[in-house]
Amino acid sequence: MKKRAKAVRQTSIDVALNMIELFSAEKRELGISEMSELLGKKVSTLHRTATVLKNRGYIEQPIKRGKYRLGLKVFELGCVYENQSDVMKEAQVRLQRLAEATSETINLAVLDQGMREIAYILKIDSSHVVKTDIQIGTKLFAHCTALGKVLLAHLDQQLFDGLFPPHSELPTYTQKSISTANELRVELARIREKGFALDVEEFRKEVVCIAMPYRDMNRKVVAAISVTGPAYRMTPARVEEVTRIMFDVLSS
Amino acid sequence: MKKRAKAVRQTSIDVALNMIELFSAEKRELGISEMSELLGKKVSTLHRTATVLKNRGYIEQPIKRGKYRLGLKVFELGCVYENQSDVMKEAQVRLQRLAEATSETINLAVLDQGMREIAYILKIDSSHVVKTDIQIGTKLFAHCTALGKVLLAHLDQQLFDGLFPPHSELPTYTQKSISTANELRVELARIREKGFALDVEEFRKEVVCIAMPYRDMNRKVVAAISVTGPAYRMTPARVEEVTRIMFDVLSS
DNA sequence: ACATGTATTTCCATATAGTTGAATCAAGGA
DNA sequence: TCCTTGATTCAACTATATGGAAATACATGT
Repeated sequence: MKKRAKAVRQTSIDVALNMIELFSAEKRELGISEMSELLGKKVSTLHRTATVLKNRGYIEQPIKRGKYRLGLKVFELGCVYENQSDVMKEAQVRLQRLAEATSETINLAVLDQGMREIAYILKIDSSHVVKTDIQIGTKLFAHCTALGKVLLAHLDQQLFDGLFPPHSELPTYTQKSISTANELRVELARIREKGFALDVEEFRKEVVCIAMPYRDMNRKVVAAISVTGPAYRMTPARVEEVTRIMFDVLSS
Repeated sequence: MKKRAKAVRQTSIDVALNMIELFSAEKRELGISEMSELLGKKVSTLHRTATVLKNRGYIEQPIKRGKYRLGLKVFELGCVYENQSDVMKEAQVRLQRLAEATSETINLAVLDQGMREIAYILKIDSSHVVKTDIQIGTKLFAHCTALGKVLLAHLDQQLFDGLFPPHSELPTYTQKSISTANELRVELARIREKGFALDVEEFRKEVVCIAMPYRDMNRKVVAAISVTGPAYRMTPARVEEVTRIMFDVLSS
């Protein structure tokens, strides 16, 4: 095994970004020494880093000498991205129409950097009382969600092979989850043929999801769009109906 | 001239953040050499910085050797902030109620880092065809908006004095804009007394806005909430009515 | 009030990581 | 084809980030 040719060394920028990313949904507040443990850097180093980030509003320190939180700047930048994203702006209309036509939860997702996970970027809540709810910004493994499978199905084949070597195993969530790269390959072929992906309790029990590719003006698949609902409502007949609706809305 | 005592020197982190922040609403795409001019740094330096940011998903380079754009990661982090912000989560309900009761555009804003600007963080669009529209994430000078004036009115007095020295002049936008710190002081006193702020064409002609403080569980003012509409709809009588509605919704 | 423990903050010498200019490479236009 | 523009790579130089240690602040318990 060759030692990685370009041992990705930690730049000070990396440390700063790592620090920002520590503030996941779980950890809202972090102290310097806590970060020191998590990032494996000395306290004094991180203090300086934190000061820079604080001065620029990326993290906040509500009380002096207290713990740190994420800063408003991070949100502002997120908004800039949102306003600049063609996909998000244009897809919004379709989502809205699907929401009205199905009354279920509608989601839009894209492949994340590593290409093995998807990121939810838009959602419209179901009008039903019982509904599925995923927070925007969430990341999930692609292979066990309808959205993810659609996106993988339209990924460059070579890139896909690199990510999912023929005999690799995949993490599972329910009895029905796809567990090997080979199964996945078969499933993706089926999706390309049919034009949509189904997730019947593959990720969460009781949850059914139908997804289709969302294409930009060049017909390139840039995102995936889905209708999600509880299993008891999403009977086979209903699934077929929703699929028809989706074809209608997305091809217009 | 003495060399600045504590010249806030540009750390490499600062450079990276500056780069990210270049992608404002105007500039969606930027090349390395373009950034080089804007940031006053050498091309080769910025290329290295860009590579780090690209590897981490903060910026993207759609085509090899092409220009750069903001990356998805930025959006994801924005979502994390949104999910963590108590203010945003709790205020949402109130906004919704106000939207239903007034049918006008509702906004929530906070003071930004420098405390002289406000940042819009939540909005619900008016159901009317003619409506005012501000994009989330936008930043505006505090002194000429109802939201900003409310926030300044409840700012620590000492901090305020530092930001707006007695005889300083302020940028104006319309004939009715507040143009001096002294005028502002008088206006803020009035706002504290009455409990709400009014902006009648102070920022944009034809636009009227009413704002009130939004308090957390400790009664501390953490944001401001507003109802905005076109001047022709927002007659004095209507303003009074909306104000009453706002008092009702926000004190419950 | 004082002592104790824990966490943040400051300081400084040093090695490291970032900067720079020059050379190289790729793409688009004349 | 050549030429121009802009991205990318490289290696020497030096400014900068690092981590040890000490100082400071705060909370808790005695």
